[in-house]
Amino acid sequence: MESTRERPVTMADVARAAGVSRTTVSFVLNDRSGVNIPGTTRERILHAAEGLGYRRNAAAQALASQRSGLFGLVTEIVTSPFAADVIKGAQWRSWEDNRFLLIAPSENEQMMEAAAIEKLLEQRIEGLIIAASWHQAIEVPENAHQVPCVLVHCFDESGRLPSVVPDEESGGRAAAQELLAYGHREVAHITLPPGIPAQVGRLRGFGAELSAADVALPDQRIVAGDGTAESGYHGAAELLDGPNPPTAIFCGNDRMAMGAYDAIKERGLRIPHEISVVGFDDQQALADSLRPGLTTVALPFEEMGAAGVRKLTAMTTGSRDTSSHLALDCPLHRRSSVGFALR
Amino acid sequence: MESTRERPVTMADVARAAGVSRTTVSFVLNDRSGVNIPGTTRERILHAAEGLGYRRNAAAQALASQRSGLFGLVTEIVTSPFAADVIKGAQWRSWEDNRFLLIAPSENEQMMEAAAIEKLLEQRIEGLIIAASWHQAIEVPENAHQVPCVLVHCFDESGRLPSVVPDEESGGRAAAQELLAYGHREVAHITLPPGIPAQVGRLRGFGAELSAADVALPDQRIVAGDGTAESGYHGAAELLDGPNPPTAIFCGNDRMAMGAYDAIKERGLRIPHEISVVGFDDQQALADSLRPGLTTVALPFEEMGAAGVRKLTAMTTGSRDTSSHLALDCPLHRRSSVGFALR
DNA sequence: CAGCGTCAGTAACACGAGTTACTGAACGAG
DNA sequence: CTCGTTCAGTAACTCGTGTTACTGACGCTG
Repeated sequence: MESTRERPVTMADVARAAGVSRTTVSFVLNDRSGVNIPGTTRERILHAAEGLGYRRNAAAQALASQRSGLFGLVTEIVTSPFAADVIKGAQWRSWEDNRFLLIAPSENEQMMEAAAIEKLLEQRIEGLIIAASWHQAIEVPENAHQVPCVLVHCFDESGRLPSVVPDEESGGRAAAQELLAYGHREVAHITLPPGIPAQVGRLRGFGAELSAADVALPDQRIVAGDGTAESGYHGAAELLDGPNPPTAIFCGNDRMAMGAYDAIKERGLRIPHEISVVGFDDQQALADSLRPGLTTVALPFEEMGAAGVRKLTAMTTGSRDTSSHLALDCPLHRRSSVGFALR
Repeated sequence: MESTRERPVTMADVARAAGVSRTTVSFVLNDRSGVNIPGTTRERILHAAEGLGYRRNAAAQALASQRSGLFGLVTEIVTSPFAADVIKGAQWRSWEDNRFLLIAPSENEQMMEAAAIEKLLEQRIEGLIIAASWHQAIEVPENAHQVPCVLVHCFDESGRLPSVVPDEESGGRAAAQELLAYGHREVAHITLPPGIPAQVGRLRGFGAELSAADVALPDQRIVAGDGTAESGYHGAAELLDGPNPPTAIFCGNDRMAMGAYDAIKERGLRIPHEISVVGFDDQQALADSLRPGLTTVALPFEEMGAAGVRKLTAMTTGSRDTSSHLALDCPLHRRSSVGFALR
């Protein structure tokens, strides 16, 4: 039914209606300090704009001012269950900062990622966030450097780019504190693949807190896992069948905790009455559905997304921020897999 | 360290490097049919562009072509657990269509929503998706009409705007089919608030499928709930304590199913051995963590998001699409709360 | 060889705003 | 009365690309 899609109202229209020049309209609408426009004229212009239903054209503004008001976020949207939370946090923060967030998927092919960034650069984003699905060192695509860039849930080896990561150590400590609070002194750990930040940090924090309480964590109590449920199963089996089974197991992630549950139940032990389990990641779908519910340490995805944007904003507004590497706390989420130690 | 942020490469630069006019560059890069440029020139230009690292300026392009390549999505990002999936679907689809999706939060204050749309309009979005957190008729803000608009998980009373909603009836049917397949003939239903589309559709589908199998659903077997776990508890209690308890209960949503679980367990009945339960919504956190896992009907959020974008694309490219109201199937997600009927 | 058509490409304007450098009027001081 | 200063506002350029209307050269035909 719409025959003539009417031309949108421009500043020129407003100027005409208010009987001033377009420049003046621009000054008034941008509230430019240093230019004095008397209240009456100002009112007249604002009124005219209101009346005509004037709406700024962001594209024109971006072109003229050389600032798009856009941030970019590259992440694995589809495959990663975590991405949604990062997006949520970043999206919200951007909106609050009066900017839009452009999201581009990088289903983890290096080329694809560069292409995604390329498209974002075409949009003249003022800042870029690269978010990974697991805490790791990443190879930052060349073109990412053409704009202020923050890494979320990852970092670059060189340490040149600012990053926001989870404080894995704090998570490890939280796990230890919980177990200690329940009187456990015979504790064990099933690891992630060696060397990755998640493993190194989690274990360091866990170990440190135990040491502080004079609880030993001998090598026999640390068994190697690889992050899969299968490896969690075998790791737990090894611990339980050994000469000196622990009263609590801290698993490097929730999936391994799930495997551990199976090994534990197979042996007729009850969680948390006879043995306690703590996981890591707080994957809703897992932690909630396990029986009993898995007490686990959460990765602060939403906060990381928001912090990434905050950092970008700081960088683009030129405020010198010293803390270029940010590590956010990993809080414990209590469910029902930790009980009092029997021994 | 970056002293002089070098001016980005423009078409003019490419033109100069290739020894042609800017117009020609534009023609080549846009691959304009109807203009003939010999291969050699074309090569020369492309090579120059590549060499200089030319990158289109989206803002300038949008301004000149009057097309932004942007779609807008208004939804409750923060509060609604469903929004993430809609975003995921819409985001992915947009990317595939070579567009960007701008997301704006509407934490459900009518004014806020209009303001959000206003910001999107400033960006000259070519289409708008409004997504609701529950299936309902909504009051579409005035300004939404200034651009092609699709409603997702909601609709407007007048029916003027195209919409994508879940086919609640199909979900109701799926629930009934599952129960019938397990031999149930004494079934009951706990309702959502009367009149809302979710209730009307789900019950209609459920009832229709039962009728087709000559199974009655008398009024005493339909008890009123309001969507809360509390009401599910009371509803189930009423059914179980009645003169003629059912062998299966179809709950209007997962939260009520959760309440029903409690009432059932209180009475010493076992799910699914003595009584079966089917929910609706497939809220991961609930359905998974209930014991036993809740068999429930899923709302296809991701698909709705994608379908919304597809419809927008169709509308903006001017292809007349007849089906202006789309209803997507609600598939059953089997877990462990349905068993064979004893009677 | 005049006339016409195609080829290859260009000049010039548009898009809607931001921004700088300027102008005409009014006012006050000397 | 003149000069300088503020006030209020404008002309004109810029941003980078899309698009239309045009041009000059060349080849072919009758």
